[in-house]
Amino acid sequence: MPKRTFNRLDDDKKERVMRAAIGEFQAHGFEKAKIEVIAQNAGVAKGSIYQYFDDKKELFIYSVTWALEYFMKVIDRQTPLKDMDVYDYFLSGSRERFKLLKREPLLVAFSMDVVSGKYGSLAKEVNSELNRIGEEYELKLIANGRKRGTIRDDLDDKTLLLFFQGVTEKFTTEIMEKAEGFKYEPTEEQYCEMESLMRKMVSLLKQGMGR
Amino acid sequence: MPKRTFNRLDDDKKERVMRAAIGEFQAHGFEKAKIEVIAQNAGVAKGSIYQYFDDKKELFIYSVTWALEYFMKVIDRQTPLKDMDVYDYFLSGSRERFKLLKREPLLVAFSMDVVSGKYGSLAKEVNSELNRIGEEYELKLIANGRKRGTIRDDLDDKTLLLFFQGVTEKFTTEIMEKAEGFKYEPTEEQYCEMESLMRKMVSLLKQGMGR
DNA sequence: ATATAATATGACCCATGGGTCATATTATAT
DNA sequence: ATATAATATGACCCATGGGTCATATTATAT
Repeated sequence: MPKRTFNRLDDDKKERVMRAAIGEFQAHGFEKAKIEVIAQNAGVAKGSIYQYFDDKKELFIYSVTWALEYFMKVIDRQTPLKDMDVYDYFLSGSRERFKLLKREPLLVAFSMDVVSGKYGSLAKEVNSELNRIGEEYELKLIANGRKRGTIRDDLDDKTLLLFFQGVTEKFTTEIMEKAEGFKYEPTEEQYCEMESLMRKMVSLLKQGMGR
Repeated sequence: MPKRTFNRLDDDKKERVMRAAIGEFQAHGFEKAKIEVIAQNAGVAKGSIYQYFDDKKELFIYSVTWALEYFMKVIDRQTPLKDMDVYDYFLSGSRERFKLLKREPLLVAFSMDVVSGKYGSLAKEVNSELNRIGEEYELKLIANGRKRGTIRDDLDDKTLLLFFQGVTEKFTTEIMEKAEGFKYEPTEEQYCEMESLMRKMVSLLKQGMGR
């Protein structure tokens, strides 16, 4: 957690510092990220960073937390329909992520790196907590589908979850990679391509998991 | 590429150096890996490392190449049956990887990290080359299945490939994570669990991709 | 207006570890 | 046996960048 001094800063300055930090970590990774550069990009002196955080590691961990909280706020806004099925969850989740990607490419890219384990043990705690939450939710969706009879019942939930996660993660990575090429406003055509790929993936998921 | 001096070393010493390097990079990542530690573990002086390689980066890149070539040798030994289908490819590939994991946990772990992009841009070239080769082969398998009529023909190859890769990669990661717990000799039970999960994944793949 | 507390600043300190180099050791040639 | 070339060694150099601290500036209280 940051020091008291940081919390007393006005929101604008806090945000400048966090975005500078996230940008630097995202671009160069934890080790190569320079506090001096973060300070410059935030428009503060290097010494100030150490008035806000104990050390580089704390700044990094708070960067992860900050990005996460940002998403929490955004995602909370669109209440997920209860009793959605896994496929709609995948579709709406992907569309949301895509919209966010356009608005906040840096935060999305950073979060993806965190989730993908690029920062190794540094983000472990936040990371496994996130996975736990996601898994719990997805398992619930699977259980629902099973009850409703839309999901095959010859396979256990853990296996279905793994399958579902594998497909969705690969799809997300693919979209992210394509998005790098968009820089940063995707054309209508690119948007359609994404939609199309998404539907095809759902078809594969449905046929694979369904009965 | 290493310097002439390194190539003239006897095979044993070469291997000691490479394994020490791979162990250190695997354990701590590129930045935190210490040349001094690599030298110690290889049983040579730090200065010697610089008689063999220009710098740390070159040592790293050669470590990747070395691990890769090791696998090439092993994999070449079991000639892949021509005209295999994607499912058999997945099954035999997974079993091979599992056997290797027991014999060479370090090399497998290191290679997985390389492939998963943990070293970022450092291993980019080798990495994308590897992906290209894998993709090419898998696309061929998919095309075969399509001809043979075992694969649905309402979806394009690229989509099927993405689906296949997503599932197989997730499965591989899962097995690797479990294997960490094996340390290092899996019990018969654990082996069966892996076999079972593998078959279930194939079932999902088949039902998803089949017609 | 003045005192006091909080914050900002950037010159500076210093541990770290990549890389060098003079010298010792060993291998090879004649 | 002796000269020469190749290799090994580890003390040393030094750039880098995380973190500190004395001082300046600014905010808050009375």
